[in-house]
Amino acid sequence: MRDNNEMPGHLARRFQQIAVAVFLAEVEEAGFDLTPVQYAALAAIKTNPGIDQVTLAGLIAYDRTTITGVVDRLVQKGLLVRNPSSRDRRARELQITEAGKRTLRGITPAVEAAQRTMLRGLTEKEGADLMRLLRKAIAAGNELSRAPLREAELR
Amino acid sequence: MRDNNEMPGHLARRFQQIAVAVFLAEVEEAGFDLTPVQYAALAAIKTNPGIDQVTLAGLIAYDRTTITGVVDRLVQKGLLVRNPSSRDRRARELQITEAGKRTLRGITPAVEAAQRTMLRGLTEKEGADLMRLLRKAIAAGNELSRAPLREAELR
DNA sequence: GAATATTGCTCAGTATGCTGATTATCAGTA
DNA sequence: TACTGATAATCAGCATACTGAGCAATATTC
Repeated sequence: MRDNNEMPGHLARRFQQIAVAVFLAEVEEAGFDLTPVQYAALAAIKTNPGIDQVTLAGLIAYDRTTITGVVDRLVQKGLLVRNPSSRDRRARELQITEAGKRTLRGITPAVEAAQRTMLRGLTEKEGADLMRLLRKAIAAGNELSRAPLREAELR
Repeated sequence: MRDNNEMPGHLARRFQQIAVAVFLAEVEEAGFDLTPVQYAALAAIKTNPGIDQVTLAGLIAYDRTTITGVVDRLVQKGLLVRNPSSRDRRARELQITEAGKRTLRGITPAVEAAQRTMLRGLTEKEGADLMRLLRKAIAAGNELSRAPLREAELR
């Protein structure tokens, strides 16, 4: 049997595990209570006001059934509002609130610090290489997961 | 705000997401029903018969509270047995069953295929580079997660 | 325009992964 | 030996992720 350290799947799990722990630690230290997933959703909604949940899920590669709970919790925290769409009564339009914008602004330095901490064992060039290789592997495997990344479409 | 593609945390999540999907697809196609986490636990127990749950968790970097459920499900499937330790009545000794060994043998080609599929967008050298950089980043961040990798100790 | 297919969202169920607490046991020491 | 601290396992609770199903609404096709 191959050693775990030779298994990309194992390494993927470990790196993600560390990345989440680092994110949560930096964010908590900055006085915020937001998960990586919640942060990505909030940032995407700020950039795309009025986006519906399916499009949001595609933008950040979340499963459509996961996004429901994530949005629930962001609404619960008062960082988002979720309103029925006027154009399509099936859809919900997501808008960031003022509190959401304040949270995003305040949390950004901690998020940036977390990204650096995740790569702290690597040189600048190694970090860039790692990201480049991850992007390439992800692009090739995008369609293999149930929640592939999707470009936003104009409506 | 930095683009998601420049965030190691986002890339880590995406790569892990694809890795799990690929693993499950290859394993199901081979006629087995085992998650990546269950596979790693089963393989580690085969290599270390009689291991206790905390040591197992350290070997594969699982949280101690997660391992309980994973072992539960492997026992449920008849691939493991969990017996009280004679040396330490707090601990449980884990042993792989014959069915567990058969499953491991049968599933190995699918697991190997999955590892290749995860890297299918990369050249041989790029895949090796990616694994090397992940190992280095993980080594530097090992202690940052609640479930760091731990060497097994002789008892 | 009616039948059909598709889409947006939600839900129930399952599996990680974590925080923090509890229980039983063990190990070291006063 | 009694006390203290540490340890193995489990539990309750919460947050991703996924499968598969269902409902309501929209889009397509005949």
